[in-house]
Amino acid sequence: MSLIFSRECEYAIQSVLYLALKRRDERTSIRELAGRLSIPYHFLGKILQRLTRKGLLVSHKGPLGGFALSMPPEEITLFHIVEAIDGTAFTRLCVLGFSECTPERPCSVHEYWSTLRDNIYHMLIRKNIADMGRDMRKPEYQRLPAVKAILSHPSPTRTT
Amino acid sequence: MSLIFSRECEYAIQSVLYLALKRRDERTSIRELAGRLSIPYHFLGKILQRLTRKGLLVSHKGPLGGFALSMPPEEITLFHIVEAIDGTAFTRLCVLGFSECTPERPCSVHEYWSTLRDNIYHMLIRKNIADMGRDMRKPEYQRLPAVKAILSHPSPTRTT
DNA sequence: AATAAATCAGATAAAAAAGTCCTTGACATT
DNA sequence: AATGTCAAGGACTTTTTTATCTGATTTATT
Repeated sequence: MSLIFSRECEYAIQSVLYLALKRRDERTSIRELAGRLSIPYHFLGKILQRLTRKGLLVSHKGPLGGFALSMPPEEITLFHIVEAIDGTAFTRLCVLGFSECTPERPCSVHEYWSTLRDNIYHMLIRKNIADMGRDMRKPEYQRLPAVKAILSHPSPTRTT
Repeated sequence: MSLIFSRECEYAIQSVLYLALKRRDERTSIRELAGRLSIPYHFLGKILQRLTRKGLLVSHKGPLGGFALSMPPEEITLFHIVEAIDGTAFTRLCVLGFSECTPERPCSVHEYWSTLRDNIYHMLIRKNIADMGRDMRKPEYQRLPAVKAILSHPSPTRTT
């Protein structure tokens, strides 16, 4: 079916968002993230690893280890995450798959979509993780299971 | 990487567009379409089959057989094609994959995207194939290989 | 030093998407 | 009636994405 982000990327965004709602110095384990956000444990491990290698997260081994944001959440945009996981091909590729379609020589169909594509792009670079986290604290969202999971972060649940 | 449409759907749109630039009563073979649009022959066969079953195309067997639009291109929208191939899940699913996210209980991130989603949806139902075909006839697009392929439709080339 | 909790790394498996092959039946043309 | 060209349809293969498993390494705690 498709739809803008890969599953991997969705998981990445959800995870970074989760980390953004914690104190910067607090470390969060894969176990906790996977449990809270219902993401497969080992799959998530790889994703966090990638985000770490890309410099978005820092990781610490050993007991009391885990992951944390490598920078203030205000500085992390959705685009950073998407870029790290899915890449930026979507800013270039023709939505209809005409391989010959380039920005210099767009096909007509491409044009219909360029505005939308720009909207998407700007939304990605405009929205930082801190803003998004703030919005998720609004009372009308707190009853949402996944958000509650992010907002309350007590003892981790087991997965695998 | 993802990005809105499946490959299958892209091929479907390209094909319908191609058919829309021909006379209604003209039949086009899989061979011609596959050759012109560089789509794998057998894969395209299946796609055209699906479009036929969904009522967007009519098919005719035997020599002189082939496919044609089942209705005037003015009546076919991008949405019809997307609906037939990829389905309409994208109008409902949360972009970030929060499974608990529904129109009644959107997550905050979902909200950022609802406008875009609407834009996409409206563009899909607004744009009919006849319009798109007309645009592709504009001189500035005619030098584009794929468009040339669609605009000139002489003797078919062989594939597989 | 031993233990346990965590990430790291690589191999494998399962599922989904994309693509291929092959046989059948329709049907114009000869 | 025979032939060749076409779509229909099902089974299969390949590739990509998603997910799992297993073992190693790091490190805080006892």
